Amino acid sequence: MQIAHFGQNPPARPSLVWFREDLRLDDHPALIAASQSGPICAIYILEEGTDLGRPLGGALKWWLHHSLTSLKANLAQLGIELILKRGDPRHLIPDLANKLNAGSVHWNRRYYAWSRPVDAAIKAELTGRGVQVGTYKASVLTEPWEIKTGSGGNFKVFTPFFRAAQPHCDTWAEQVAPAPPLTGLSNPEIVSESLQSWNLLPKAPDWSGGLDQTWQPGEAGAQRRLNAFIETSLHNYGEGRNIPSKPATSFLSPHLHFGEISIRRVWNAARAAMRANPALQTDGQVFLSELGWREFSTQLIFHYEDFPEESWKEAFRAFPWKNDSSTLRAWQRGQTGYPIVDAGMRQLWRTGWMHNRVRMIVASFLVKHLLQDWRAGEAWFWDTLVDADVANNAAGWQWVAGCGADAAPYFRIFNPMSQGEKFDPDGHYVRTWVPELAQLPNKYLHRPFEAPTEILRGSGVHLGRTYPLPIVNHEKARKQALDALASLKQNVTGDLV
DNA sequence: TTTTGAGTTGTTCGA
DNA sequence: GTCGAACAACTCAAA
Repeated sequence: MQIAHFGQNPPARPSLVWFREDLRLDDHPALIAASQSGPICAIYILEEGTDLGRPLGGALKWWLHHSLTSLKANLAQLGIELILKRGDPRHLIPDLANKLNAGSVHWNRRYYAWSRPVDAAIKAELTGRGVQVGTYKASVLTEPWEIKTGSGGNFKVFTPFFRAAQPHCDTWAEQVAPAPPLTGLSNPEIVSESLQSWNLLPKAPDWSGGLDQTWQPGEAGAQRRLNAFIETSLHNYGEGRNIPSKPATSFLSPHLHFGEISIRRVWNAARAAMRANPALQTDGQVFLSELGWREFSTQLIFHYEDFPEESWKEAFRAFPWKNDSSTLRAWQRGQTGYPIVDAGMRQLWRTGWMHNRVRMIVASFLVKHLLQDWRAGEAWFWDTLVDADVANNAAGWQWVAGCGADAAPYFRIFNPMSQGEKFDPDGHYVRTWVPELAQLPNKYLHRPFEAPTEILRGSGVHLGRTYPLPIVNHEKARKQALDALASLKQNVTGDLV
């Protein structure tokens, strides 16, 4: 159709596709739009600048390296080189469009407070030069401005949000589209930097062994995870997802963060399974609502620009958090003396990921038992998680801390012993990640400090030497947190009166 | 406009 | 051992 339209005219000007958090070919709206008017040039920019978002954490860098390797290979198979550049997209994108004589530039939208003005500036610059700009919804099912309450506001409670959003998700997900046929172009003026030169992989020391064993970054790995999840885990997701020793969650979070798989594909896969097998209805709905939380979190950072940096409930902004680097470090390294907490923190350190149930437990422990600022925990997760995502990370931490939207009430303080006994009753999870306790009987596995001396000795455990004594006493810490949070409330009331 | 019901994931205490 | 209530009111969303 394009050929007929252009007739004898010179060939169409090329289009530039700017890859960002959408490192895939499938269901990629920017790529589809670009492919419709001639050859394409694909670029990824490692954005570096004080006003260009947070520097990537170590685990994200590792993932990005492998994900770009995968995307580069997939594009190369189609005869297209992925151009890598480092720097400020406000200069790089117009410059590249200029060199290419591009007729249009396309990208999929992001929703960060820092990225929106950057994108707007680039768009203005390009359109001012007569270059068309196309931006698209690709990383979410609902735009943050799309789901409104009856009175036109944005939702602050998840359940009504998701009730309103779900029909939109269904409709939008039907628009899923495969990769289009593509034509590349070569331009000797445009030279890619080498991925190696970005030094994204850890060197001294190389801590990435556990990550290599756990993950396959890239589009194929994402697809594989999705298929495996739908086939083997969806049918028991509602319960299975709470058992950290079971691989019963989707493991899609890092793939979704980098956009290696389209959220529409994920949504549709669950929907299709639910249609094919009505017995999956309940479990499937639980999974869909987890995807809904992702939409909700994106919506929050869009409407509250300082959400990643400040407690959403203002009463918490004056909270006297403890700033204790030694307990923070014990938490980070999995040396708190509470096995379920330590297991989670060590799984995170080794694999770049932690089971969601355990994320709640360790977060509650840092914020409520240790009374440390949720932002200290958020920062650690940012540096260590392969799925670190500004919106999801901040929303999760604020939810646990009690200062976020629709947050846990302040009196909900996870008991690390009973949580361990409830969700890791056989101790598989703790024994995997805290091997020095492996010989303890189940009865004491989650509370080794209560074990009789002869049991400890028989299990080869010497508290304080082979495994730490608890860094805080649960009952005392709990009371302290309740008092602190209650006083916070009183202060606020006082301010208002 | 006012009213009403609801609100991801918990713990502890006492009957 | 099991169960319901208390925890603290408050904000949100919708009728």
